Amino acid sequence: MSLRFYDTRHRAVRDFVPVIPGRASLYLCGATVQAPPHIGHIRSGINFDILRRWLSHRGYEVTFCRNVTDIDDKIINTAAAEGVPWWAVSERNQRAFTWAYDVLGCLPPTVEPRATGHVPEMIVLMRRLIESGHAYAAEGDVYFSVDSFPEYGELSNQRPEAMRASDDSSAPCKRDVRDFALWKGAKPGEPSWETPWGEGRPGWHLECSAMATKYLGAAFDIHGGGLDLVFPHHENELAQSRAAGDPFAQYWLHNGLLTVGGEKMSKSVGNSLLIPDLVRRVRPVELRYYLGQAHYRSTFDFSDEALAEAAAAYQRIEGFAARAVEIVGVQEPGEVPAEFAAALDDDLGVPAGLAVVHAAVRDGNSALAADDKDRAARHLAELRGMLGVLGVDPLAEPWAGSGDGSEAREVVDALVAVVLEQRQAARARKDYAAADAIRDQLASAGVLVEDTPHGPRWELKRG
RNA sequence: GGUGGAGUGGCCGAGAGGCGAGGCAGCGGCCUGCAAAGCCGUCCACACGGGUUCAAAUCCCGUCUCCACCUCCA
Repeated sequence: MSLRFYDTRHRAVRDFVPVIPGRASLYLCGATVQAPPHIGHIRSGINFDILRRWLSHRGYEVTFCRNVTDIDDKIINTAAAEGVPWWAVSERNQRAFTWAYDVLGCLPPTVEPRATGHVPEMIVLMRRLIESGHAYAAEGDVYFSVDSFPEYGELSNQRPEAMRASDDSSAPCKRDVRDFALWKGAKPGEPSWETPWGEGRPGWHLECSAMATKYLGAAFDIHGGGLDLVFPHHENELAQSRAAGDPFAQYWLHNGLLTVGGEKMSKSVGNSLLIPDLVRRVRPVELRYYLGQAHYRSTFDFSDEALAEAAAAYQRIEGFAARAVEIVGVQEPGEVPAEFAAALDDDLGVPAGLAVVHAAVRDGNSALAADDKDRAARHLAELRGMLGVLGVDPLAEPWAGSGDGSEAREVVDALVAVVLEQRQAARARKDYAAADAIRDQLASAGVLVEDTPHGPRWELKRG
């Protein structure tokens, strides 16, 4: 079976046929850097990071463009409240996003364009739209004329006349209440850029059309983002680009939202869970495993209990990898099992893929128990292949060594080895009280001892 | 009002006409001096009411509940 995705515009799963054979271009609506990221943003980042990794794994040369919206009302308001320039607010929050993506192992995008760096491209697009009769300037603003584009609503399956009228009372110069701003004329004291239609700043939607086509071409493959962006943001992007004559995105992929107690996590609702708080409770790789384990299109409800369960599940995977390395040595990532590939090909079926991961762990553990080194090594290699696609391979960057970390481990290993020799001696003379006392003392120092057919092994206690 | 989505075992979460996803927790067993880890088994669920079918968690009709978007949002 071929690679296929659920496309929001067609409301169906469609085979993936790239615009340019062998290449895949991916545009993701990234952050509006008005505040630090919460785990909903990062879930989206992880979902599309897995998509990007899978496309690469499938042999596509991936160009991944993830934008940063660095100017909007909230950024301006925050800056005013703090008495700092608008760009200080967006820089600060962009750093927080970058840190969060990094700490959770999301590969950096090929390019990460910022809205305010692309005003010339936006001017060109607006001129094309005005000249073709799809947009008009009015009192310093520039609006897209929804009426001029019959397909408006095709992405979100809405009929414009059935939609609730927005109470955009601040724009009396609009010809139609549904028209949306491509460009907002500057109000006194606001940051602004020069255009043929006056000083102002970008409307939210325009930048994505301008940047996507600049970096990926007039026609590109995949446009992604959260489900809450379908309307109006993506609808408007699609309308303005296609009205201007660009084919634009061929596939629209939207991730489900992350909820807390059944409610959408949102900056405006104020129920945001922030990355720094969570990575104090679990390791980043465990948080990534948790956020990445559900299907990307599912609504996903956060809970501390589920997070702890996911961490336990990941530790089981990690435990096999660690024990296997001790017996058969590090194996390079190998071919992924066919069932895993079939699962990922089918609209990025990560949950089904994880079932294959766990099967490899289970059979790998059996192989270790049976001292079947070849089989164990094979399972370790295929496991690493799968975990690499998911971005949670404990033996690969950035996670390698994150568990017991650093050169101090060698020192501890030598010290523990001395103590374990004494314990083995006690066991040999059947002085189990002494042996258990040693084990208890090591445990209280944070060293957990396990006896295996190959002798005792140890690891650091977590948490 | 319009447009989508969801309700699955103790918990988390897939699937989408037959063949018990997977994980976590629990229980029983094996292994172990004991433990830990691991393995095996067990726990046979699909909101409710009808219908179609040899067969429905899956399709159809109806009902209830919840969520999202239509306003800034990943």
